[in-house]
Amino acid sequence: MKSVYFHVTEEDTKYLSFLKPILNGKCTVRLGNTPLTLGLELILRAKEAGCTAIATSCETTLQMFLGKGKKLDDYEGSMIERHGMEILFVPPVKQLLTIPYMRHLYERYFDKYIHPERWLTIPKFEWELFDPSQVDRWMDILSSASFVSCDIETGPEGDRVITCIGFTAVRIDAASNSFTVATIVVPFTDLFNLVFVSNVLSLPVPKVFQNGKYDNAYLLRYNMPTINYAFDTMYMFHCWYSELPKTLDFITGYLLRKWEFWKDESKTTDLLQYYEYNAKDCFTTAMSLLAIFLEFPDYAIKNYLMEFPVMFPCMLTEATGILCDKKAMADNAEKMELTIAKELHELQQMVNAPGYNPNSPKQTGQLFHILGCKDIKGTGKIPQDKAGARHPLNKVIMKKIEKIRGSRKLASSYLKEDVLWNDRIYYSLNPHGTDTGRNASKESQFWCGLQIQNIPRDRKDIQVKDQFISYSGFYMGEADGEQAEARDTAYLSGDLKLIAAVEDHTKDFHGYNASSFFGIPYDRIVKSYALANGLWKHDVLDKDIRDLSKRTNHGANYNMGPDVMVDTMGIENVIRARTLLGLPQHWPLRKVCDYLLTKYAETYPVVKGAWYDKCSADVMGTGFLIGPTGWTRRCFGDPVKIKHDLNRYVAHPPQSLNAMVMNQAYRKVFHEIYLPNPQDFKLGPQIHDSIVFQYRIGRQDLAWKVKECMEIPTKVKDTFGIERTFIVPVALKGEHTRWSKLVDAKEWKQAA
DNA sequence: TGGCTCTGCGCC
DNA sequence: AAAGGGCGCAGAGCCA
Repeated sequence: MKSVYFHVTEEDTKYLSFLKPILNGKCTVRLGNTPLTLGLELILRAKEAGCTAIATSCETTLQMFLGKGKKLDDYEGSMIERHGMEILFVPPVKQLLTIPYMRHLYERYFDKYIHPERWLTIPKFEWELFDPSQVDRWMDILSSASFVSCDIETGPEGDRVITCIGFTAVRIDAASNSFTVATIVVPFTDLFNLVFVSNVLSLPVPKVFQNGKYDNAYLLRYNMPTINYAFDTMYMFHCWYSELPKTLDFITGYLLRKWEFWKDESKTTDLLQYYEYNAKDCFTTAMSLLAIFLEFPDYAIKNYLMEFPVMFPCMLTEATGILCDKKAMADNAEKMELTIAKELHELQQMVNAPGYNPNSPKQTGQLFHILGCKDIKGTGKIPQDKAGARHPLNKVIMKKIEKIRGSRKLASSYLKEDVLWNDRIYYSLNPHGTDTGRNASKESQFWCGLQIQNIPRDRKDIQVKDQFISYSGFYMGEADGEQAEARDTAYLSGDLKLIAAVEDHTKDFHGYNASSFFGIPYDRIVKSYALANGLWKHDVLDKDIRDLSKRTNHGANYNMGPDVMVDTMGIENVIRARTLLGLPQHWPLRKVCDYLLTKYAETYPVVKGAWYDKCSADVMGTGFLIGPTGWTRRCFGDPVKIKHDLNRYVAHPPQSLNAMVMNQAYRKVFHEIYLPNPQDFKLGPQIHDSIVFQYRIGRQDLAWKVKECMEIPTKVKDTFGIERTFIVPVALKGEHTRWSKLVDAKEWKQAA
């Protein structure tokens, strides 16, 4: 059995009991935690203790070998060799307690010593700088490779240029069960070089990138599309372990036995080192892909076939962006500036502090203190609600703070002209962004634009979506799945009452809920009547109680506790609910919310009963949650012991199922509408339940087709094994040039 | 000055 | 003691 000297920190010693179940019987561990002065000391101690390998979770020790400023969390999983001894860097032992997947990582990292033979043996890292006289030799190497990994480096932010690209050619020889590797870096300094790069990318050889949507966005600017971009290590790793990090350095530490963190080398000013850094990125991407091939489980392949193709419509829509009405933006900005100036002045006078900044948590905390609310922690919306409830004067102040913060948030996040490029708002959409398979969004890779999934929805005083307009000759459209997650929850759980509620077209879902939860006749909450065309219209009579049931439904769905519900509803709303429902006036607010949640549980008993139990049992029993589409999440958390883990695992199935169906829809819209009609259709972002798009004026048919593409029949087996097929209905809007002004399709005039 | 963490808050 | 899911970004404040 391998004998490992494990050097830990003083802090780590408190958590050593967590190590035992992980390493017992697999390797002999000799522990040490006395401080060192020299790296060599560690080697000697290890040898004295009869160990043949070293592991350490100590950052100071790391720095002793690799220099000041080096960070342990960068080097986790890295292995170096000194004086003939291997040294492995592992995360702080405490994280076995605080990070759900850490046990898995510890097992993985120590396996580098326990079963070294199981790990991919990688060749020595070598690379060449592009030399025009070697073009033919390199074209031979690259074109005969089994796959080529590619990675670009980009210049300073605003330039939006590529500085160089690296290629690693891997040729697998199945007969001898071996492979050869060759890496080249091509600087983007000469047209000749660019032609070579373009030729390489045009080769039919499969390409692999690490998050290649970024690289390809830049390559497309140079008119260098990649042919056969088939693999992506970031997507593959996400499909394998959606809960784990997926940066290249992490993946490398996870997959390659002996490799040293190199990501800090990108900051070099030495050009040759810079190219070498690029070469390392390529080399590690290629080696990581090989390592993934060795272990990639069937479920991950299945996930990859669902997830990776979504990258292509995302790449298209990222390059399209949305046109911005600069005047509308400037008007909105001015409106906010005026509000801020006025409110800030009044607030500062009110609290008699001319320099007071309500956005400062520190200063606002001091204000809370002065107002006699020193027991309230935080200064956000919920703490403000609490402080405001204590005194009418507090409330006036809190309202002002809230208003200023809200206006500033809008102004600073969404109303700045400098996010524009080509008068457009660009964004990026990342299919590998979340644990559930939903897309995440952030600003464009071209250092501009916005996160597109959190644009404020229109309010009475301001409409940010006024700024988003269609291209000349086009209308905007948006198609939105209706109560998608509620439907998914209904069919996944198999709660018959919930299924009936979401499927009853003759009633408004939240109105129906309000009636069931609170025992109020439905027709006192919503008036529903049939239209001539067989559709139903629902006029809300009692908005308050309907909103209440919306909150209850939403909170209860995610396993919210009564205290948090008081916070999110707000004190006033809970008091109103107490009155509205005729509950005893002496009931504390917590009890009111408890009552609301109980009503949900009584109305839909399967959801919080058998369904939650099944989610939990699946995770405990198999470590997997498998959705109806086959999408599989490897789960490292413990839903029995840790409530947060239970919450995320019961939230996963509906959120994930919805994401999967929406991703299928996005792909369908791309293939069936955009590709045949590129002149008449523009693909916009997918925003969780909805798809935004533009269609040429007069092509209403294309807008209707989006709705069709999204209404995908989904077959679901419920908690009890009963199978049903259902469709999430899609509401269509369009026929306007402004995102804020889209018209419900039910009100469209028929196209001529 | 730049880099980092924390707090707060926008959306579904 | 208390425990709502999933994201990303701006500003404040602190440190080097």
